[in-house]
Amino acid sequence: MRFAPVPADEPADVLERTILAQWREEGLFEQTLAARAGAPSFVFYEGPPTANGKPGIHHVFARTLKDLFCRHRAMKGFLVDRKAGWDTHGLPVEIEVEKRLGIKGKQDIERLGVEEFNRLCRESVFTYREDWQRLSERIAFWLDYEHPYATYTNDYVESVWWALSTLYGRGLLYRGHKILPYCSRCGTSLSSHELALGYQDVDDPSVYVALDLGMVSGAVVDDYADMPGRTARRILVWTTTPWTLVSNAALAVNPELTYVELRKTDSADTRTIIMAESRAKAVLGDDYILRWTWVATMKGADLVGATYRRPIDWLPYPEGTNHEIVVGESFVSADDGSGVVHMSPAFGADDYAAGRRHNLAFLLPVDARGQFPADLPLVGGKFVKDADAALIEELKRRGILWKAGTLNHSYPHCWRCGTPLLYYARTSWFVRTSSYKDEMMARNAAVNWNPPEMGSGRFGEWLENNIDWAVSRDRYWGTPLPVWMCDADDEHVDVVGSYADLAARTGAPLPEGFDPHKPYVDAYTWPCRAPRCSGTMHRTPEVIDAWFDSGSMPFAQWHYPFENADQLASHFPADYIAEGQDQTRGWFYSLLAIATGLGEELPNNANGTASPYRNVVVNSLVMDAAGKKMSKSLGNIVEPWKVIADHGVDATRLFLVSTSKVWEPRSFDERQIRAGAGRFLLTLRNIYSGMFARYANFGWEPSPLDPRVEDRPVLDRWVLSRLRSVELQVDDLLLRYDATAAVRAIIAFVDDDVSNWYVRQTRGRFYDVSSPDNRAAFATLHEVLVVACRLLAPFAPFVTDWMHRELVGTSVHLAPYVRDGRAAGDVDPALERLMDAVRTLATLGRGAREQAGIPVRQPLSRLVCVAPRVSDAALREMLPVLAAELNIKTIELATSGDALVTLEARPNFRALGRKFGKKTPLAAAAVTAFTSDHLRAFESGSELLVTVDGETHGLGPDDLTIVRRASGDLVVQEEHGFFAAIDPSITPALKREGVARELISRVQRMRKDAGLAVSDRIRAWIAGDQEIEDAANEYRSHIAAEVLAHALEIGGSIPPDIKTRQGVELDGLYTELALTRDD
RNA sequence: GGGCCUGUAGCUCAGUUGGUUAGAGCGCACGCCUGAUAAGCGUGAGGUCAGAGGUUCAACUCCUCUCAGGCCCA
Repeated sequence: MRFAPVPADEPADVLERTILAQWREEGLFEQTLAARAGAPSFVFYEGPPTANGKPGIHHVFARTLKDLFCRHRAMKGFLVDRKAGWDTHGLPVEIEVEKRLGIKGKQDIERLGVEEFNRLCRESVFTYREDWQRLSERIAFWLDYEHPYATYTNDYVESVWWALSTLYGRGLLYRGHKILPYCSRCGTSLSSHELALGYQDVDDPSVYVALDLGMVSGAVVDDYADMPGRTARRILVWTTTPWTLVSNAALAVNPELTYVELRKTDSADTRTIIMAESRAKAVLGDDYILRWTWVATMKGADLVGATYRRPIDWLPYPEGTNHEIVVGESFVSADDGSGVVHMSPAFGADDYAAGRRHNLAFLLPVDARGQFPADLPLVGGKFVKDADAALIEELKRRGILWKAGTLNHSYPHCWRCGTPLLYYARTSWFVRTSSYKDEMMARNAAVNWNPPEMGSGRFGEWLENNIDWAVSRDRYWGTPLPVWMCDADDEHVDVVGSYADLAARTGAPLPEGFDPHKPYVDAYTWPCRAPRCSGTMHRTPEVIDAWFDSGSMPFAQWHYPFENADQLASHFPADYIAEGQDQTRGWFYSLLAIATGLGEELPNNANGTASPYRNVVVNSLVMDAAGKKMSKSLGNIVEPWKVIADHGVDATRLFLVSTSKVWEPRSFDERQIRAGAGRFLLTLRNIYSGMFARYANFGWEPSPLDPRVEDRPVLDRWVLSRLRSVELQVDDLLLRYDATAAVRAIIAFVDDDVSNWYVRQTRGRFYDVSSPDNRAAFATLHEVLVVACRLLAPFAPFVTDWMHRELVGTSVHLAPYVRDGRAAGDVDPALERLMDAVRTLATLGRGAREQAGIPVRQPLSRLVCVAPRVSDAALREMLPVLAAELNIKTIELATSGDALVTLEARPNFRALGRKFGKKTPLAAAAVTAFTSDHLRAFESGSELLVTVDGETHGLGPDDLTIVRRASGDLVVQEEHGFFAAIDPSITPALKREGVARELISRVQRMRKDAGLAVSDRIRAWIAGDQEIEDAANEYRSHIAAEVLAHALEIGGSIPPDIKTRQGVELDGLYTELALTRDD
């Protein structure tokens, strides 16, 4: 068999596995790379997954997207060598190991020993690697899994060290503070992940204090005469952590909010109080208007710069800092409190950030156990939370307590020991990203984001508000921070940039099997080289954020700068990356922050607008069938292997990409796979197996005998023009990273143009090798299928490869995506428009038949039609196609002169709007009112005038559209200026022809029921009413040919031994049909 | 609380710079075909374009607010 049919009796899963095995055997991926050796590169970066936990269906989606653009570019002729990678460090790995060991928290780890713990982490990293690799291969995500990078390897870590030391050398790595949730009992800060485990509802103090203002809007506030040392205006401040008032440095208001100043009515105390207007009711009571008098209203911005007196003044402020001022901050809300927030930079993230912005005093009067220093009055040596009561008393004593109550709210506690956490400034290492924020934004602006708003909106906003990147982590399993500090003076710092560098510092070569991880690396020390310093350099204990690892992959995957400078030069920056939108602050950021920080230390990176990636496709989540997020607790996780087994990878990939724009969340509904992608693949297979292969196998194969395209029938030329249009359109869409629109265009073409129109109209030409234009039909459909396979290959890589090999003998993945112009021929837009018109007329004609109740089987004599914007001459050539489709003898094109046609005018609002403005509706009404005669005259050149509001305007052809309508006795359907009108009268001759077709149809059905092969010859009998026999006689040879009858007996009696026989009623007439095989 | 996105037929989605009657597939109903047949095809029903204001001669489209959903960040 020249063209094998697609095996139909086995699930897609089986066929796909067979193809996979073949790919593996042939080394097809390697072949595709070898075929592009020396070609220009298309650089793809694999965002390394953490091989910790099994891949889910959303990974199938993300990996399909990664793969399909790489596949497309490879077929386009680029060299797309893509390295697999694994993210192997970080908290997720540690937690996985903790779980397995049944331990939790840093104390348990220290007890077990860091050496053992990290050994287990290293082992655990690849627990799921096999799962990932197997699934990735199964879904045809082509990557170089033979030479992957892994972030824990010595080479990788050394490159990351190089990056960190380079940043240090550029003054971009520094030690500072970071506010972290901290457990004072366990002596450790917690990750956000741990934080989420320990929220509890508790009662906390809710305290308002009224603080004296010293200066507002540059004017000194009057003293309050009745109370010495106090002023006449106060500002109301709220806090739930009174213990932080000890370290108060500033107040914050929201510049956008409205604040109100009030004085108590009928009170001896004439001092005023300022708070957010919208909080007055909540703070002062619903009826506060009765008891308080309005004094002034102001914006928060008016308060910025005001000075006040702090509540507790035990601690001196450091020199050169700002304190006791009001600052403006957008994070201040009017949802609770007074709209004025107390700032204590050591004890809150917002406070700390504001502190840095405004150079606020930084007071940290709390030790690692969460206690105040012993020498403080009242609270010395107390755990801070236990000091609240005493502090409230003190506030009262000072006359500044406004109100004290309790608030029940959700507050984080240590998930291990239940101690309330403190937000606490911890020493941390930072990359000074804020110093090159503008450059990051400039580079980001050069990135082609899909969707664009992800870059300008979400990511752009994030960059706009960039703060320094805290890269250190108080953990164990990660790239160790290559920073050594002197134990005598922590200003003496060495940052090591390579292993050779480390060896040089210690003065001895590194041992065989050197491991840069904790705890081994911590053992390396050396004498401090600072002048007159006798200290010893010890490594700072932290490891780094695993995002710094993955953000270093462009160079670290090549062990740059220690080797492979040439590889990096040709693989930086990336042309394309694709990840989920949750990576905005993850990988998208770390890549940009590191590449920008390193600047010209990386190749092709000096230009201030070069981004580490040129094109990004952001994909969204995959929801369950009901649109809910998938989660283990809901039990609605979709298992990818099950989906693949049921539907195959081709259908799954097609479904995921085609169902909605890739950055919009999609619901994963298996019924939709079957109904959409599955059905489409079935149609494609039917065209190939059921039509092309089945009949081509009777003797056609590509040869020089096939007629040239220009000599083929119009349908062939049309479908080839459409093919070329779609080919160019899909390629363009993929070049612009719109996978959804691309795949939809292919699906629409195959379903609608090929299956629904071309194949259906052309069927007769396939059946018989000797029929006219038979070769043209096969050559055309062959070309269509070959190109359709190529266009679909990035989306459905399996079945397209199978078919492509049958069609031309080679893998589709080695084929070019777009044919060269000469081989493909040109698009013929006029022809495509024309066929559109014909198809519209066919629809209308069918509608008219439906309306008249006459089946297509019954021939009719006449159809009159109109198709606007198509030349009559061209349309006339297409009429045979239309006539065949509608089974109508003659088709006429109506002209304006026809009595059958009346003309109507439709206003063109766009044109009229420009001319008439507000009077457009009147002009439109006037246009609609033109009579047929007016319009005929207009068509033959005379002027058309409308008078609106006394003004007369001449109309041009653009101002209106003339529509022809049918009138008279015909059955009419019309739409958008097209109409088709059938003459429903059935003459006796037409009736006989209809009967003949009916007889053919019945006999064919009998053949099928009798189990005859399509090529079997028969002997047939027709005997019944005279009218039927007359019709049969008239069309005897036609009937005989259609049903493959050697002999056709009409009339008389049917021999009784003929088994296959049937009585039939046609419109009240009776006949008996019989047939037998006759070879 | 902030940022971004989404809301169009029972379901999944199109809808170009505002401009004639808002489209498609699936599903449904009815029918055709019986040489793609555990296939192929047609016709039809079904929509106050989430809601409320506004701009405009004209709004699914632009603006504001509200509601609902998603993601990220607080």
